[in-house]
Amino acid sequence: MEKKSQKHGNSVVKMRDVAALADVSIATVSRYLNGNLDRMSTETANRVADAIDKLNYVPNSAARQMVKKSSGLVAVIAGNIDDFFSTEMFKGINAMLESKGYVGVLFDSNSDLDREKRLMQIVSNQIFDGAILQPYNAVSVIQDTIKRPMPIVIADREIEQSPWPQIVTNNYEIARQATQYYKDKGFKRVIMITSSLTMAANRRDRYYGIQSVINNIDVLEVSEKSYNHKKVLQQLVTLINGSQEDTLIFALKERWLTEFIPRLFYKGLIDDKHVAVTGFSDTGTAQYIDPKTKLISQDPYLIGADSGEVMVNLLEGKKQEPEKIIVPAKFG
Amino acid sequence: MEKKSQKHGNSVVKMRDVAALADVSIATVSRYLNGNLDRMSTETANRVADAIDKLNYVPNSAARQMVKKSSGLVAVIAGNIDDFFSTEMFKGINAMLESKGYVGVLFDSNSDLDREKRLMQIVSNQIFDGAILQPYNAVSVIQDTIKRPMPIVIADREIEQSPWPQIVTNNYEIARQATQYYKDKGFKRVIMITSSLTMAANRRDRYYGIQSVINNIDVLEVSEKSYNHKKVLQQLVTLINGSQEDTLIFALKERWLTEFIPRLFYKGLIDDKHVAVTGFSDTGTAQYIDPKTKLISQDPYLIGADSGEVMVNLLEGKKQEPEKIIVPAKFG
DNA sequence: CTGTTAGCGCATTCAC
DNA sequence: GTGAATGCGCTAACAG
Repeated sequence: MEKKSQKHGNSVVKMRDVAALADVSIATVSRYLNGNLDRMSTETANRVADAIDKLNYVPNSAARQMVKKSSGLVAVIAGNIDDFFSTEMFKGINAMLESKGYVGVLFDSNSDLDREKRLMQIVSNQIFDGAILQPYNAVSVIQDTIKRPMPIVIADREIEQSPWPQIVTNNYEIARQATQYYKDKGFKRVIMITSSLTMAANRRDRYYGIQSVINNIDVLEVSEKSYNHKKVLQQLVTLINGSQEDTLIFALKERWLTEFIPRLFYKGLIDDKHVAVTGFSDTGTAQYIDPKTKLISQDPYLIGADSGEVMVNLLEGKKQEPEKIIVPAKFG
Repeated sequence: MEKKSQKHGNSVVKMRDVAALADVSIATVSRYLNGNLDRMSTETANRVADAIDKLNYVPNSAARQMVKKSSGLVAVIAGNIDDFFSTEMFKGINAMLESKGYVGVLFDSNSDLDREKRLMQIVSNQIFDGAILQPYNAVSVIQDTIKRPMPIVIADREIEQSPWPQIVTNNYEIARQATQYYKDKGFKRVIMITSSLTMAANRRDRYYGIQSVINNIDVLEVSEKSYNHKKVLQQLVTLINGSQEDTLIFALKERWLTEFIPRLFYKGLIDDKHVAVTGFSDTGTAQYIDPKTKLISQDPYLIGADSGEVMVNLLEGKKQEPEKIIVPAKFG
């Protein structure tokens, strides 16, 4: 009485078929599959193995997960997967997770509050064992959205009053440090290039870090999604020429370095004496524009690895304070 | 007899709790959850809704999936999530999937054959309804690895004798076309910069495309994972100066454009008359090095969207030939 | 060492 | 309109 019209995606052969062919009980097959070989004669183990092979049996994970209450899958909701930071962080997360038998899967919130919320909903409705977030939304929103109690780790984007562990960069400190370096060289003014996103914690901290050293800051906001390259370039030139002070161009994001600096450099506007450039650069690509440029590099991979480790601790029930781990960035 | 030490990740409240509170049977709750409201008085529907809300009930997706044999999740195994192409393609996939009620999750094979295989295994052992692959492995490997019958779509990386639908770029044609443009302008020689990966289909097709127009090709292989920037730059300079012919530098990947070209450009080595530059560029960032440069741009988003659409067709049982869809790239 | 059995939480006939 | 009962495929005692 086989249903012929089963939806694509089911293997028809199940444990009892394997058991039958191997002439054992399904319990034995289950044991075999779960690695309890010590409670089994090598001989039967082989028979089971053969049967599995012959029938091309693949376990139904939904059934298994229903009783084990675990899928081994950890959801990662990243801010923007076009961003090297996010993807590199994901690689770090996975390296850690996989060493412990878990697997990370990546979702892309696209830096969109609503979308992030939707994804959190989906994740909390699915069979993920935990979630690592690089969140835009606030604590209260996250709490309201993820109803099912599950381990959560916050990565990169610091949030206030987080009930969950956080792994972040020392944004304030490193921005301060870089700015100080240039101040010591005589720079007295900063043009800060940033995305037009609202004052996310990261951006804010960086801003304050700069400001703690040099107060004279012009902010150039560029819309992440759509902007006129030529126009922004022009604005930048105007800003640069708008003051006699030695000026430091400070990009809060690598993208602005690679997109705007080569032209300025080529035009001779950047000479490292009256106009210098620095910024956050994670890929190292910006370095190739001019090898002499000193940049701030974060360590997204390490941030990911740490997040992964914290998640594993949570999953394995080890004590894990809702602490804040700071992964320092480097300037130089 | 509640187990207190349940692993983190279970919501304790289940359908029968909701049913009890709403004073209905679990069947009714189930119907409510599945949208069968027509078979229910508005009054009871409200009671159920209230109960769900009050108890903060969230359905157990593993249980549901076990009986429905569907999770609504589609796995996407991308070649390298550091690559704009992969991530943009994923965005396209998701746009399509989500419009049909599915959700895509991203895995990163890291351009590693074994890792890709492991991921395919994991995916086929989990509850994904289908898989979209940007594969390195050959058909036979994929078939051996993904044992469970499930819808599969191949994106971007063409494979021979594919039993599955493929969505790819016109690599050969567009490379030919771009080369022709420069040949018409008098260029007689090509320096091709490429990753040192084995002759993947994409790379091969692009190479043949160039070759069909200009036969004099120097290939500069750069290891994707680790290479000495300075040294490669030097090699490039040497190659350029190694011939009197007007030379076209052709980068098969945007990365090589953004990493090496700015320096060459700054050094005055690229003048568009004796030495010109072109290549595959998906992000458009390379454009900013020199606005006059003509580049080849693929449409990863569209490739993704098409892949997503094909996948949905497969999932919904619509007839879908194992055809090859070609999404043309643009030069200019 | 191996088999029997009782759920896991939900969707779905089939009755009423 | 609603409920009772059955089974999805598998794991984990509990026996033997």
